[in-house]
Amino acid sequence: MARERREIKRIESAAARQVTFSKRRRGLFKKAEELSILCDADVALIVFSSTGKLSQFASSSMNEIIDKYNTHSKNLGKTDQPSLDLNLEHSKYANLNEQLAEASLRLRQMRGEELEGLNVEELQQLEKNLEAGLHRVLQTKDQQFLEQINELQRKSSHLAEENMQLRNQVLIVSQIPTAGKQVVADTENVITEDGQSSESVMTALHSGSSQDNDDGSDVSLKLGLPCVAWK
Amino acid sequence: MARERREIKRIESAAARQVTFSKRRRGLFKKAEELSILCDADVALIVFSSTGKLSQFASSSMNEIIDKYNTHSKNLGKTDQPSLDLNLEHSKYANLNEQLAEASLRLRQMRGEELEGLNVEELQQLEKNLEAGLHRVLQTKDQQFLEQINELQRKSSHLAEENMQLRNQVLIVSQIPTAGKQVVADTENVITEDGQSSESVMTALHSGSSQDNDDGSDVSLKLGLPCVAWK
DNA sequence: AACTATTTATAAAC
DNA sequence: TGTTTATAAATAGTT
Repeated sequence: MARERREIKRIESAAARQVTFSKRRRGLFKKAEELSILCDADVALIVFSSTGKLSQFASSSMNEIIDKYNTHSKNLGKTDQPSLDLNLEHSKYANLNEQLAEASLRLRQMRGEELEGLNVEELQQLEKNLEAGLHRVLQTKDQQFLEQINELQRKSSHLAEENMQLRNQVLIVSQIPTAGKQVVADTENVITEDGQSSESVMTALHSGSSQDNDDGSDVSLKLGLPCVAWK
Repeated sequence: MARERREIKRIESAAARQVTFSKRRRGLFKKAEELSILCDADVALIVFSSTGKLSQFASSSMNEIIDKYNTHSKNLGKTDQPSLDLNLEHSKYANLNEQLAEASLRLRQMRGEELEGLNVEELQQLEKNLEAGLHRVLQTKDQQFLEQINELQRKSSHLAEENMQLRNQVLIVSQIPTAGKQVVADTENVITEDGQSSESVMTALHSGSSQDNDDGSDVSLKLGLPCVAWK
C-alpha cells in the first residue's frame, strides 16, 4: 500500500520492522475502533511487539470481552468435578443469554430492524404495538407539557399576585408625607404599617438583584424602578 | 474510503451495518495477521458482532496471548485466586442480568409502559425511535403486500394466457371437419351426456387445470381427455 | 457477491 | 518519531 508493494513476510531489518510496526499498529488500532463504533461490535485487540511491549484496545472492557470470549469458546473441555454446579451455572447463564438475545431482537425489531423473518401477521402485531406505544408516549409527553404549563401558570399567577401586593406597597409608601428620607431612615415603621416583616422586604429587595431566581424575583426587580421614583 | 467518506458513528440501518461489518471485519483480520507476520508481533483479536457472534484471530494461541496479557496487566492487586474466578463469574452473571433488565425496560418503554421516570427529551427520543420503527415496519409490510400482489398478478396473467390458448384449442378442435361439424351439430348431445353447458365445461376445464398450477403444463394434458372423448 | 470511484493506509525517503 | 508523496489497499455505494 505504498510506493511499492511489500511482500507479507517477516521484515528482517530490525529498524525497518520497528518503523513498520509503529505505522501499522496505529492503523490496526484505528480500524479496530472504527469497526466497533460503526458496527456496534465488541472488539478486543492485544498486540505484543517483538520486543515484548504490550498495546491493547477494547471497545468496552478488556476483561469483559475476554470473559465473554472464554464463555463462548469454553464449550469444550469441562472435565472437572463441580460439573453439576458448573452446568447449573452454565445453564442459568445460557438461559440469561437467550433471554437477552430475545429481548435484543424484539428491541431491534421495534426499531424497525431485522424484519426480514416476519410474516404479515407478525408485522401487523408489531405495528399495533408500536402504535400503542407511540400513543402512550405522546400522551405522557403531552401530560408533561401540560404539567409544565400548569406549573408555569401557577407560578406566574403567584408572581402576579405578589406583583400586585408590591404595587400596593409602593402606592402606600409613596403616599406617606415626607416619604423619601423617612423611608430610608425608618424602614421599620413603614414595614410595620404594611403588616410585613422587615426581613421579607429586605429579601424582596435583595433578591431583585440576584439572577437565577424562580420565586418572584423579577417582580421586585421591576419594583426597583419605582424605587428610583421614590427618591 | 470509498465512494463517499463515512462518518465514524454507529450505522443505524441493521442491513448496512451487517454489510459493513462483514467487509471491515475481513479487512481488520487481514491487517492483524499482516502485522503479526511482518513485524513478528504477537497479536490477538476478538470480535463480537452486534448479534453476539464471535470471530477471533491469534497469531499464536489465543489463550497464551490472553495469559500473557493478564500477566502484563496484572500488576495490580490480585490477592486471591479462587475469588477471582468466582467474582468474575458472579459479575458476568450480574452484568448479564443488568443488561437483560435494561433491555426489558427499554422494551416496556417502547410499548408505552413505565414512562414515569422519563423527561420530555427522553420522551421525544422515544417518540422518534417509535416513529422510525413504525415507518420501517409499515414499509416492510407494504413491501410484503406488494410482493403478494405481484405474485398474484403474475399468476393470474399466466392463467389468463393459458385460458386464451385453451379457447383457441377449443376453437380449432371444434373446426375440424366431420369432427367439428359433429361437435357443433351435436353439442347438445355431448352436453347432455356430460350434463353440463358448454360454458360450464370451459370453466370446469379451466378451473380444473388452474388448481395450484404454476406452469400450466398439465392443462393441455387434462384437455386431452375430453378431446379424446369428443372424437 | 462483484464492481468502481474514492478514501485511506502506508512504503520509501527525508 | 513526524512529514511528505506516490502508490497500494480498503471500502461505500451501487448493481
